[in-house]
Amino acid sequence: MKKILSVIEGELKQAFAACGYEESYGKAVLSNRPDLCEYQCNGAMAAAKAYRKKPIDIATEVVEKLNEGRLFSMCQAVMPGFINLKIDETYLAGYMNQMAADERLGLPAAEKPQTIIVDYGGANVAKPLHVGHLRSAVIGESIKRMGTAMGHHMIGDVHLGDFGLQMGLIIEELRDRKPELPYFDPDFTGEYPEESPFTLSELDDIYPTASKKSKFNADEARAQGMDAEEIAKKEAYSQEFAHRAHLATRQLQDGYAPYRAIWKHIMDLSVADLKKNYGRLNVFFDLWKGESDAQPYIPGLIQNLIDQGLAYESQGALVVDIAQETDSKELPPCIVRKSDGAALYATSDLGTIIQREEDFQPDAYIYVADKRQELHFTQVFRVARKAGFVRPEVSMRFQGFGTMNGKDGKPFKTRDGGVMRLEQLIADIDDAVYARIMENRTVSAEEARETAQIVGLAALKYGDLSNQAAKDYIFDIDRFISFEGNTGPYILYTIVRIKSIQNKYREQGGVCAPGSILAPATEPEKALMLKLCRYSEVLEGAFEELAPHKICQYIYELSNDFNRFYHDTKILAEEDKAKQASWIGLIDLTRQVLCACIQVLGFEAPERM
RNA sequence: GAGUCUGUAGCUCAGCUGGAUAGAGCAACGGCCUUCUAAGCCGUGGGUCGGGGGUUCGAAUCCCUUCAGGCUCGCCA
Repeated sequence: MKKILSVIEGELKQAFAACGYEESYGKAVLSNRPDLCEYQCNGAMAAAKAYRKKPIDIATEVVEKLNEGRLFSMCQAVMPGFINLKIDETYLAGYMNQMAADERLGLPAAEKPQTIIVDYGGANVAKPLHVGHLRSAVIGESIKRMGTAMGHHMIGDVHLGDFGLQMGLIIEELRDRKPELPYFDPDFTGEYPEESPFTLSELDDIYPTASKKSKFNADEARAQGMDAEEIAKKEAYSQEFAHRAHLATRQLQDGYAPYRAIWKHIMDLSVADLKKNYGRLNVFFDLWKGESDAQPYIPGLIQNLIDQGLAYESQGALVVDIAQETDSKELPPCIVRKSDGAALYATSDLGTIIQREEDFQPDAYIYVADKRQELHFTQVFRVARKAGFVRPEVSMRFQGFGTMNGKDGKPFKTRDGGVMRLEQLIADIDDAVYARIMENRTVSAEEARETAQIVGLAALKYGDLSNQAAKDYIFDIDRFISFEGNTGPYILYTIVRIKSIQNKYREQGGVCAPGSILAPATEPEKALMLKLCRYSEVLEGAFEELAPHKICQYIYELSNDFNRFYHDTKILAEEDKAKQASWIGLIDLTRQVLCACIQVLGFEAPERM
């Protein structure tokens, strides 16, 4: 099915061509003066200079070639040279029926489906998810779902931080706690136990303890009045502990069997827990790869870079130049091996790319990470291209996101200034929504709980996604739980209203028949239809720009249009059955479009609220 | 210092590949429930689009400059 914009442009281009003008001037856009028209074309003004004619004359000529009737109920040339268009009501109804009859609601499937890897999430093993992980998960998931909706083969990879210093810290803390374990006996030759020597809740405690140990703050302790001897002792221990942790990390990366065995236990527990938590956010990854998986590729890729003459020694490290003439500033080279011989972030990301090329040969990569990592990804992308790890035609995009700030405009923190766990944030929102439901509705506490989870997730995700990804935004819990205006709950409420009418209609014995939508009789009804028409165009644009907020904007407008129509039209009381069936068909299409959009955004609607 | 992003109503944000009168929501004020969920709808007030130049028939949008803030700038991830 063709986009409504393409249909309009088709007509316009023909008309421009028929008048002897370049057809590219026949570009249609949504009207910015809804009081005058629905769509408009500004091409006549653009063409005026090239053809040395008055814009209004061109517009008038073109309008004469456009025949009113089939597609347009009105086409006018207006000073200084606008072409104003209104869509024919019967045509519009036909378009609605086509959308309703199409499983994809008129969304054209990608002509050449691509395989696209979306790298998002970025969770660290053995560290709890916190609000900083929220945006990556929520935005990345939405981008992945947009691509799926467009007909692409999207592969989401959580890309775990599973091979960093936190592993060494945990190993050393475990040694302090349980030195008797066989992993710490260098003479042990038997098989290491199948089950983990620690539980998930122990693990939850082990990492923070170890992390604290490794960075003892002498100044702070002094300020708190700790005596000098104690401080010296703690500081020495902290340094020794940190040193051990680094060593253990290095040994783990080198494949030291006992630590690999501990690592495996940590992974098993932590990944299961992460899956559960991401699941609560309605975020699902196809791949659970991590830095450790890139490890085997690293020696080869470094050798490759050296052999190609791309990597060279600089200040003891191995680096690759990535500067280009077009750069407005000289970019620093990409370090692929530290002076101590260890690999680092960029190396592991390059290894991951090589692995992905082997496994999937993707047509495109999309990385969703904090915008502060932009330079890092620029470096990685350039090295990957320069070295030929990816084909030149493969697109590599970085979608950075901004910080989630509190009401004070500073990074979001708990009341006591700590990092808030994602679980806590979700629980807070659920509680607030629950309280609101119990306030003025008479549903069972159990149902209210379930509904609160669904609505809470929508509030949280919509609140995030309705902002431009790249910008910082203010997370104001009070605003989210007020449920008014441009919020997730408002969208859900609209869907619930539609479902409610449909249920009552069915109870009355009504049937929703295909092709029943008639030409709109009122202004709100037509406005609703016109908005529905834009579904494909919006989704396509949002995916192109990796901009979920455009979908939010659209469904907010669609909901407004529906609610206006709702107040204007008494559907169930309508005597004229054909009219009533038409409206039922129209609101069903509205529901389907809204649901398709929130599906892409990554949340769902309840039955009642 | 260099680079980069941001600055739009009291607050939170759209609009930025140039188009007609700069839009929402919140907050304020005033209406609308015996009729499909009032978590809704309708209306009123509220703006030097950070400032200054320029390009253009036309600029919140493009260019230059300036102010304010954020972020980044080879061995953290």
